[in-house]
Amino acid sequence: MDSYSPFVHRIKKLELLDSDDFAYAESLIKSEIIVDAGRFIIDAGNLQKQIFFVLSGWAVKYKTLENGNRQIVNFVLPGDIIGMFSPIFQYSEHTVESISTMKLGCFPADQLVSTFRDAPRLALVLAWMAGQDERILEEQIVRIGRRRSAKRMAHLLIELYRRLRICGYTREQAIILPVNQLLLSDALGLSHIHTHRVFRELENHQLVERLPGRLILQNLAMLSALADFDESYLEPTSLRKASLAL
Amino acid sequence: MDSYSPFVHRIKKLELLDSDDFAYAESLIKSEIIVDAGRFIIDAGNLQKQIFFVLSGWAVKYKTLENGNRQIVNFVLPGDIIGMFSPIFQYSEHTVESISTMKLGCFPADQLVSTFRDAPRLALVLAWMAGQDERILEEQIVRIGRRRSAKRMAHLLIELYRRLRICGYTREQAIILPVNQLLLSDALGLSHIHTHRVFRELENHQLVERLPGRLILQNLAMLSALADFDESYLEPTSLRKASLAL
DNA sequence: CGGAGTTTTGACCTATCTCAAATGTTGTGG
DNA sequence: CCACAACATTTGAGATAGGTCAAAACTCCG
Repeated sequence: MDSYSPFVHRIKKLELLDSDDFAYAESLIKSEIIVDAGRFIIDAGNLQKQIFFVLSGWAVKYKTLENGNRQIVNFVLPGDIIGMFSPIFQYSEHTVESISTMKLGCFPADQLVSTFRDAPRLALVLAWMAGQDERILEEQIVRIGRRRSAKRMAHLLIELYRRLRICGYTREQAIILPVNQLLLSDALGLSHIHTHRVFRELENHQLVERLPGRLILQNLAMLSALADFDESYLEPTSLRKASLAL
Repeated sequence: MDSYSPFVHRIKKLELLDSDDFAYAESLIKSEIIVDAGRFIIDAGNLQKQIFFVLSGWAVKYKTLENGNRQIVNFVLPGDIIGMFSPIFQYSEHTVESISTMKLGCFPADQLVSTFRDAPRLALVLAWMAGQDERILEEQIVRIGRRRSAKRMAHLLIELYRRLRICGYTREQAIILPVNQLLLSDALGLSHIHTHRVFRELENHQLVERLPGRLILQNLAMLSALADFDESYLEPTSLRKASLAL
């Protein structure tokens, strides 16, 4: 299945899986579905029966507050897995909602455990992906807790760019994202109005540009410098193999 | 070993492990160490050879910025595991530093994988703990991104109380924590001066109290109401068993 | 007693928020 | 192909939460 390329890109740098592993992985996928923008893929408080591999498209993972505000916890991009912990928890704490058309590979949540038993190398890769997710959450905490709005925004945009990059997207100095200012503000913990002003500032410095429905990073070098971006937390070769008896 | 009680408390509600499992778990611990306050347990950028079970004492997990500021990502309490992902990653992205004397149970990072193979129920519990960690990180993002200082602080304090509670601590309406204002401010993403003002405000309303080196929650009900605290993300019985073939 | 770390204070500054309204944009049905 | 609704962006003005600076006071140890 060619559409698995984001995963292939992401994983091949680990130099861990052979073609048998890939075959096994593909056999796990029982079906693929197409989802429109604006659909709930995981809904907070619900039992989740599927795990989804994101083959294409974007989503956001967020929590909604008592007062209706929301905070986006992370973006979900091609090559990510949605609901990896769902076999373990009775219900989800957050909501995952598509922000573009998506193609998802599904497999039943109750087979994750057997995968861990039967395909240890594959399990290891899944655990590594969960660990990367956790690193990204931690960086989001730092970003929101200790960076001022302009750096905060620049930092997030670069993270998204790098993550797409790793999965084989964004050839040129560009990210193409269906992200509007509301989404950005909910991810950054800012009001949408301030988000707009900050974004405008980046635009005025020719760092970013915006076309209808998409967002381009024009000057990645300057943006990275502005954001003090240190990519180590996204390192696609960070898997530790030496100590693993496989 | 009696000192494992925080883990026993935390896990027994899952009603998953039998005494064999517990015996196996204890056999994994090769040694215990005592660590003073102010020591690095995990240092960012280093290879990590051990996984630690926190038997007593407190630590903070944080990242340091270019400008020297830091952001605490999570508190580490008895019943938590430090470095669960270390067998998987070459080096750590964050630092874990003790903030009180701690007792830690150690086991070699390279045995985690074999544990997953040989003790599936145990592995499941570990995965559940990793999932809880992730939920807590997500809540920290929401707290910092979308709550104003007073609610933010109240929310964090209650989280800490609840987490201790689950592990068998804090009988009375009280938390006892070696947390000073600097630590709090680095966890909340506030300046230490503002943290002081906010804390004082809570004190004036008789919600919290402070004795040298420790911090007491006096009126948990009002504090919870103020913080809009919803404990579901800490639910100690959230494990999903039905679909697990074990 | 001295020094390091922590807490407290006050004054002032500014980043960010809120409110409210105008302006654009996009997709839909007639 | 227009008109309208729904949604997204933009603007300005005024309010405020929270930051910064600098210094004093307190606490804890050795």
